[in-house]
Amino acid sequence: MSNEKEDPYNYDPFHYNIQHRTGRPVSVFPFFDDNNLSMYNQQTPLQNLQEFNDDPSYMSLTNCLHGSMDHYNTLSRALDVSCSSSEVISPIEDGSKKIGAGELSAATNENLPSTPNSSISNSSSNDGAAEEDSGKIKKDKQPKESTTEDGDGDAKKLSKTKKKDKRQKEPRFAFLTKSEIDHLEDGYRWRKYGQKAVKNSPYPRSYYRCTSQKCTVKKRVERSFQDPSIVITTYEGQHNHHCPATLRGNATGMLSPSSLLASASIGQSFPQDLLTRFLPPSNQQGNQTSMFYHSLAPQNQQLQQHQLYAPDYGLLQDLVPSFIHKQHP
DNA sequence: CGAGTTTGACCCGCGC
DNA sequence: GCGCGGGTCAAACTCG
Repeated sequence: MSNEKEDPYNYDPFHYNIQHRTGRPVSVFPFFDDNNLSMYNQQTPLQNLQEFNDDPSYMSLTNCLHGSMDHYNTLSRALDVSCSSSEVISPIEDGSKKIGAGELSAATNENLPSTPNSSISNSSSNDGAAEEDSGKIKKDKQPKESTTEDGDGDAKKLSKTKKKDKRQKEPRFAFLTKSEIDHLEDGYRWRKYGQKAVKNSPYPRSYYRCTSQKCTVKKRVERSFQDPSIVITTYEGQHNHHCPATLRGNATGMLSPSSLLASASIGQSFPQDLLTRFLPPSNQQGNQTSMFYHSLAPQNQQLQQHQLYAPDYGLLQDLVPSFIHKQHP
């Protein structure tokens, strides 16, 4: 890979890629090199950054954070969702749209909500969302068991509709990770519940659920067909529990010496620092830090480089670059 | 034996 | 209305 020679954590990622497909601009965050950057330009013409900035439908992260506590909390929850993971993150309101391998630009565009506030307010209750979703899962099963009953048909449709509505309100955050392995350690335990072939991609998409009881967080993992070295991980929902890896110092225990070294070399990792800077004190609860260390130090050492992008909103586009500059001058 | 994975079937939304 | 694609289910299977 062209950038393997570079120190991934000192890599200068300050590229912007503003794309259009549905008429709305999108920012794609630091990609790996110009080749890869152009990769994402192939599907749609590159649009002017100014156009992005001029678009009133967009809210920069800076504005997001400073504009209102709702937005601030959204990001906080967003970060909490991944419990670590990595790089950037941004809420996706439309649960029916997805980050498709090779369809990143499309997904980022389509996921742009017209009213960011709606997703924020709707996901304001972590526990509430979890409870709703646990109920949703039950409903998911019920229809199948009672498909022969006509009377349940409407209820089934209703519940499905409800489920869909709720799913759409789940915040979703996508990560781009340059890695040879698909399923990266992030401190949580996941159970794979499905795998689907992705249209226009030779790489399948895997579906995972958090194995913790009553936790309905899901994630999708797929590989970009345009750059197979990139793994796209999309988190959906919010963990209603602590990271298993952080309990009783397990995070450290799970790390091999080499990975600890990696952590050390990372120093103040971007996401971790991002957390400490962005999250209000109430959200900086222990697990965040260790989880980041964990996620950034995969035991297999195959992880080569984390990258991040905001799949919608254009969030972080203002703040992240300057932030990274500070971390990696 | 329990936890996790695989995989075909099913359901639903959406576009044509 | 129909077909396609995404998302989920669940039985069968694997693994430790």
